[in-house]
Amino acid sequence: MEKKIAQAIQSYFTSHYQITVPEAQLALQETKKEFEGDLTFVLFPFLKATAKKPEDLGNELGNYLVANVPGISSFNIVKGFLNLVLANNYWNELLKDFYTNGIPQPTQGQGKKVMVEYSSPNTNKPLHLGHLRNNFLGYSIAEILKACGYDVVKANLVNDRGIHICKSMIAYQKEGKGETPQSAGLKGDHLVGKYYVLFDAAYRKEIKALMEEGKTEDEAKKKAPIMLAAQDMLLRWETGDPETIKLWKTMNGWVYEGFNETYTTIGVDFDKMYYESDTYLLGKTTVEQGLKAGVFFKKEDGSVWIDLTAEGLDQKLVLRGDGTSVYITQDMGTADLKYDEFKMDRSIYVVGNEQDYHFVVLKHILKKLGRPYADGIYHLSYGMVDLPSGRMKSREGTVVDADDLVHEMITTAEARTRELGKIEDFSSEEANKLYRMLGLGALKYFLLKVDPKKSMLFNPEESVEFQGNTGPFIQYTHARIAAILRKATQLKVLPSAADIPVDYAVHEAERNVLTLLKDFPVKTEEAAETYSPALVANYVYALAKEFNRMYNELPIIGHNTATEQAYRLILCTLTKRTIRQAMLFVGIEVPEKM
RNA sequence: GGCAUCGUAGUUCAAUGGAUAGAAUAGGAGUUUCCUAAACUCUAGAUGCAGGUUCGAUUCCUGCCGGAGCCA
Repeated sequence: MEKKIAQAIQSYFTSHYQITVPEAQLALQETKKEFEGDLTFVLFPFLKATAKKPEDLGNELGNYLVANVPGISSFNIVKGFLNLVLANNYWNELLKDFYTNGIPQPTQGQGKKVMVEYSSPNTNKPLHLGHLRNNFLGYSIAEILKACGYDVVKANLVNDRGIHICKSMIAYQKEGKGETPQSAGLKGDHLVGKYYVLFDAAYRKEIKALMEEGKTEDEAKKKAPIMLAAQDMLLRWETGDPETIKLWKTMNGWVYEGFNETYTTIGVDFDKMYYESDTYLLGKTTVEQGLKAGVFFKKEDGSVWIDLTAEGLDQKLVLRGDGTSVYITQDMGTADLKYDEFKMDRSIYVVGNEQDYHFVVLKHILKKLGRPYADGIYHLSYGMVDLPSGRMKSREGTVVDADDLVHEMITTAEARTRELGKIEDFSSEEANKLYRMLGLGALKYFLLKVDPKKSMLFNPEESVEFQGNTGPFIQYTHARIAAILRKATQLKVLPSAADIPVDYAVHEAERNVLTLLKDFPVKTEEAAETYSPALVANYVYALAKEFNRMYNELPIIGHNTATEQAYRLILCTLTKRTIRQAMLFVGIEVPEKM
């Protein structure tokens, strides 16, 4: 419809004023609620070229559109805004079409492959709130892209080696006494995290002691015996020392068990796992290629650099003088590895905004190296989750643990549900499933409704809401609709499209819901293009809100005509379906009853 | 110091350069013999400061102030 109108406006300007208006300038917007109409065209930009007053131009154009575009019944002009009113038959045909054929889905991704890399944890400590934002974002964007027709590969690059892992290992060797997750009664990732903390405590104690002996802080940090032991262990790991490798495998095994449990609980998964222990040596041959091609240059000390000053950046190290890798060396290698296997058109890295600079550099390098996939790289850079006191700091014990938080959310959901006492007929299994659904729904919605690019605040003192603009509000609306449809089934009054006459006088509340349903594919497409699940989250909230308004204002079953009843039941079905779909895009399940 | 980023009701979040800046929550007042009150209705409350571009700026540009970040 919007397209038809835009085309009509375009041809009007061409034929009456000999002006060619680019399509981009012909965007119609939805009419604000306080004005009469459905679609609005802004006249201001065209006043100069036509030498008309807004009133006159609006009248001419309005009359032309009413006469030439079927489906527009009338118009009005407020200041420079031309508001178009769509006819009942337009709305009714739309409803019937949606009901028989479904609401269309975007298709821009058909035939294209995209990789979404997300999660990418370190195996030295458990996941925290920031990781949850990452995981939910990655999973959600993958779902949204799938819905647009993309072939999506979800990847996870696990940082399973390096000095941080050795720290946990050293502390375990010193103080572990053969402890296991079973003997300690701890999830594996938490057990390993415990030793990481122990390392840090011992390390700081040693630094303090050395400083009291008169060493500077820098010296003390370098000379602390426990740190030297960790560095030594890293070397032994690299040479493949059997004992070290054995311990490493054991402890990483514990961590993976713990992570998998968390992943299962929060409902995320991966198609392809990468491990840094396999990939950390990659990229060195790329450096050689780059040197030959003149993309990189070598300094006297043998270190290899790229000069990006022409791009407004600076010089960046890509290989150390002793021939060891830096992060970006590995990333170059891994990028090749991924592309060789999947040949994807686009590659999305879900990584925090602290690495913005890193990814700008990586993309520049890959472009200069002439990699065919370089343009398809996109860094989905998201903001940190901050606490009222500022950034989460493990050292200060202010890290919000992912498992703890998820558990707390589920417990809260249970308490709230029991208070309301609406599910007495549920088995305990069904009830537990619902608590998980609601607790995770609240948490995921809380994290995803915010624009990913922005940093956001989490206050541990206040629990995540279950009322208002929240996941459970939307889940509730779904359950409410399900209840209505159950009743309709019982009464055998389920409608068919044939029950709706094309001239049915659409009620305003009905039209508002239908307008939002019509927006679903548009919003999905926009969310995919801007990599923002927040658009879907805010959309589905608006839909639920609008449905509840209608529910409150208009009776659905009974107390109305058969046509009204059929019309509203169809709206119920469509709304329920759309809520479910949209919520799945943000990784949230919805209940039939709550 | 350089680079990039953010600043909107008490608080947490919205707003392709468009109309009277939307929600939620906290505050105040209401709605249940009828489809789920985790809902609905009403009320009060905000664009850091100073310029500029524009018919029109929360949005674009410049400077300042303030917060968190990356690079040395």
